[in-house]
Amino acid sequence: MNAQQLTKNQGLVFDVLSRADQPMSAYTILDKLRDHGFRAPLQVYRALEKLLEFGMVHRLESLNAFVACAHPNDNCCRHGTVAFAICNSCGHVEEFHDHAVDDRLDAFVKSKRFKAEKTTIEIRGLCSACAA
Amino acid sequence: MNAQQLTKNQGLVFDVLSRADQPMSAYTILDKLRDHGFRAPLQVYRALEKLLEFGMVHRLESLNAFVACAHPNDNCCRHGTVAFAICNSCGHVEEFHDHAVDDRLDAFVKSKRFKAEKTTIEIRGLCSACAA
DNA sequence: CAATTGATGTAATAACATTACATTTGTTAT
DNA sequence: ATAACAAATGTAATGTTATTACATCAATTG
Ligand SMILES: [Zn+2]
Ligand SMILES: [Zn+2]
Ligand SMILES: [Zn+2]
Ligand SMILES: [Zn+2]
Repeated sequence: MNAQQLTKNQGLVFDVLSRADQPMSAYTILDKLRDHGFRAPLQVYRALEKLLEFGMVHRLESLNAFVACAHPNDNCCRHGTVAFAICNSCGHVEEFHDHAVDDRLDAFVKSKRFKAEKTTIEIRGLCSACAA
Repeated sequence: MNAQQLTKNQGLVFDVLSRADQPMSAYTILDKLRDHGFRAPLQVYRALEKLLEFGMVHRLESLNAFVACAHPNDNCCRHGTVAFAICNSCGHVEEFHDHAVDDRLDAFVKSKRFKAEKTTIEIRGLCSACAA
């Protein structure tokens, strides 16, 4: 699932997200790609759908926005669950994962016989630069 | 912040959410309250804003929907951070909190000098009944 | 009572996402 | 090579979620 085998639209969307220093909404991405022939939201949403599937992009639920994965080659645990610290001021996103957190959440859902499919962890606040 | 001192609109919105067995979108709440004089989304959003502030209602970011708090009288740690297990099939929501998870996330953000304001934890999947 | 504050009513608009349908491109089987 | 199929794309329309702007009303306070 490397960049080689992305389609044209997928590649364009991924490039835009990769270069961005903050999360982008689908419509912001659309605007960035008008010059490359994008005309409709669906072109963005379809590309994003695939990129999410490939694990190359993450959706930030609390922002309705998207970021390129910060750990594309992390082979310790290919994206079991990922967490984000998101700065409300500058938009900077720190992506991380923590097995202890995963294990605790796992233990809880198992105790409830709940079958987890996807877990969202998003910490909103101020990054070190903005909090200073 | 008990139900006594809610305004009329806040009380109506809270009642609807309390009786619901699943999360509700703002527009679904609006429809439920048309008979009580609600006409516009803003009436719902304004009431929700206060109820969220009071800690009587939670917003589910991954659903753009709202639920009444399941632990209104939990005095162990008045809602430091709360987590949700959400069934994708029946919509049932299990609200819980776990200090170990909170501590781990806390440790991470402290190590980054990040100042956390609000943390979202949502586990989507299938409840025991629906997974069977 | 005047002044302030909080809540409400209403309309319009913005922001985010999906459905439907037609067309094109790429792959596989014969 | 070509027929059949699957995947990707183009376009328009529509659906869903949330906010801005402005006027009015009610409660509180000095
Ligand atoms: Zn990632
Ligand atoms: Zn920042
Ligand atoms: Zn709660
Ligand atoms: Zn269920």
